Amino acid sequence: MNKQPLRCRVQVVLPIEKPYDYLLPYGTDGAQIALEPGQVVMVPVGRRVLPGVVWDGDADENVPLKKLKEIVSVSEVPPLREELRKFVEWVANYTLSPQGSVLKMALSVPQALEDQVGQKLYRLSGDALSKEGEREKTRLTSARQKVIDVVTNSGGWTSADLAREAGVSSSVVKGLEKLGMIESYFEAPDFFFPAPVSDAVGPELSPDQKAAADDLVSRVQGRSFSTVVLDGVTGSGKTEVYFEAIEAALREGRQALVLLPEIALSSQWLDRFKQRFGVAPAEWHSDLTPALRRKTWRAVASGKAPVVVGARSALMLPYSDLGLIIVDEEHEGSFKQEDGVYYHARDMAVVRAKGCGCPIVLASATPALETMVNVQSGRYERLILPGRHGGAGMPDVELIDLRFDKPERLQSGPGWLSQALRGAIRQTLEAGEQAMLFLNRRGYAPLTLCRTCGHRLQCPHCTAWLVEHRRFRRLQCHHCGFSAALPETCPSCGAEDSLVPCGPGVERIVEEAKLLFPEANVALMASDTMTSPAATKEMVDRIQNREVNLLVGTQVVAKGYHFPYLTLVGVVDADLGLFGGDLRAAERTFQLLHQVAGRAGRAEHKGRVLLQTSDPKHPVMQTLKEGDRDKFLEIEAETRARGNLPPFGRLAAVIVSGPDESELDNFCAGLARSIPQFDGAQILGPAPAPLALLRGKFRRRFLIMSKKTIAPQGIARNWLSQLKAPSRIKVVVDVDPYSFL
DNA sequence: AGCACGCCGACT
DNA sequence: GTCGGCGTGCTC
Repeated sequence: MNKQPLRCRVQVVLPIEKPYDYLLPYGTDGAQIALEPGQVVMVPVGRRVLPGVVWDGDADENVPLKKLKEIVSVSEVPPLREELRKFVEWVANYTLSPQGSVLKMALSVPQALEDQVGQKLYRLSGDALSKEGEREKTRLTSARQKVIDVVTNSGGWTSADLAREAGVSSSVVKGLEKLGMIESYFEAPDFFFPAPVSDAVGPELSPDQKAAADDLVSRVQGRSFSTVVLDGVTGSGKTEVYFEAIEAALREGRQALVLLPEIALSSQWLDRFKQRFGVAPAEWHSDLTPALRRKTWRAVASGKAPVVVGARSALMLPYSDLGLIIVDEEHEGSFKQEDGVYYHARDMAVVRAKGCGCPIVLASATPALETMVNVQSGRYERLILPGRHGGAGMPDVELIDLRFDKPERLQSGPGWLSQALRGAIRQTLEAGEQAMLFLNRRGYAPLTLCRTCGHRLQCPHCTAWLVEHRRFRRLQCHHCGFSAALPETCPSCGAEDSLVPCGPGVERIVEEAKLLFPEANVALMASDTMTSPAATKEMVDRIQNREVNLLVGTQVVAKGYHFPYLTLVGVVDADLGLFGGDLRAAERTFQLLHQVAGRAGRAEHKGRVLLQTSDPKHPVMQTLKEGDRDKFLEIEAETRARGNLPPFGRLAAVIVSGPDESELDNFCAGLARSIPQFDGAQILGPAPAPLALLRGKFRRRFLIMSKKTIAPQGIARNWLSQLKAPSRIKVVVDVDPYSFL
């Protein structure tokens, strides 16, 4: 009698809730090959072959045998550890996402799984050091030295890449290979990020920094989970402190992960890392080349990437032995992913640290309210770094009441800079220092309207105004990327010369600044002027070399860059972020303005910050002026507690979208009728989502609000499972929604 | 997410 | 009469 063929569960990388069952592959001897949970396999799905992971638990014997297909191949990459499998399950459960979608983020590199048949790669040869003595004999020309330098920093170069990076011809590479200084290989698994130089001396730490660093080091050595908030103003030296913790993790032989907001992953941060550790860390972000992605993924999985720095998706990588997680700028909203799987990388990082049995550090000058509430409840601990490193005090913050100091009209149109702000800029420029004008709004004008008929230029796919970008002579939608030429006549009434820009964007502030200060060197810094790392670096260099003395920028100027000669910051519209009814509007405005303010000042000169506001009594403005962050958090906490809003209550947004508005409303009405009654929870809606029309799809939103003790996920699951959505209608749940857009 | 199956308009 | 549009539904 034949034995039943053996099956196992495989989670494939499709938006599928649970693993599918497959037959174990047959070896050459005709027997089935046993597999361990975590092994990466290729399996047939439909008529395709996709990556998947052998999952925990037994296959479902009820699935008919004839439905089962055989596993095609088993990848050479190290199996996904139980820690990561459990993490994937946890995230899927928490975010109400299909497990396969979450797994896909962890296997984000299809090429990484292929067996290596790649190109010939070069690295420093293993016995290069022993050949060092021969250096006198062999002529180590400068061209050769350049190649050695490049290859010492990181291995895994193709001949062409290596020659290009070193700026030499490929014959130099060939020559060095012949000499045995570098060697070639084919195996991607051997790719490694060099170990940081652990005896590199960091900067002298202040006693406060030293105490904080010692605390973190002992946590890393303790190899157990704890969450620490590293709380210190800009310039208090948080980075140096957590660098010590990274070094401790390396000494333990474990890996360290640093999560940064995408925008802060600047070359400045990497330069500091290189200075401290002598080598570059492994980087992980959205625009890595596929080849580097593959190499990095494999290096992380096999423990050959000691330090990984990356944006939120770096959290999903298959670390072989994670000993420390740092989340820098932990309050940043960009840690929340809002497409595909809706997750907050900071919160999930805490979960992953728990699973890894390692400490996690949340660093910020303006910790999120959630984070501070967790400190108060004792779930998180806190280390405070007082004062500014290097002696400069926090800048003076003054409020300019726009109701009394109204910006004068310019010849070209309305002005946006008050007398007080103009005077301060003049003073600063005359003193030979730098000033910055901050406005968190790209483009020239956020709204264009027709003087004749009142028509407003709107995006055809979204409920949003088109933003004029004068540099490109175009209109853009900042939500879907729609772009059109600036029309000559009103598209509605046909009137000529009738379209007028309304309100300011940074381009318009540049125009005003040039008009008011013709002698100044004005520069614009916005996300759309910094399209490449090279362009960004050039701009940062120009500012640091003082080729620019009046900088105009959006929020990109607030993050990660240090401009030592900047002594004045003017905020053009401090109230901007407060509109829109967003749950976190006040908190985000406070954080952003606090961070912008922190750009002003240096060791010798106290900085000055001027906030233009129409509501100087607002708690955000008052606490910014007083420099009292904790008072702001107190007021904000009270407001939230009163409304039973996060972090004192819980939220989940249910976003229903579809191309047909009446069908959508119909379905939403059905959902509304079946809203269940709960103690301690309520469901509001349907309301038009803030962008009622986005990318050509209509949107409605329900909001589940629950007491802290009740999980909104369960409520959403029960409620939504009662009613099946028509196929053209999509329902997504955003647990812990961050922005309400 | 793909990819095929399915049921209604313009083509050699 | 078919070729093909993309709406719908499944994938162990």
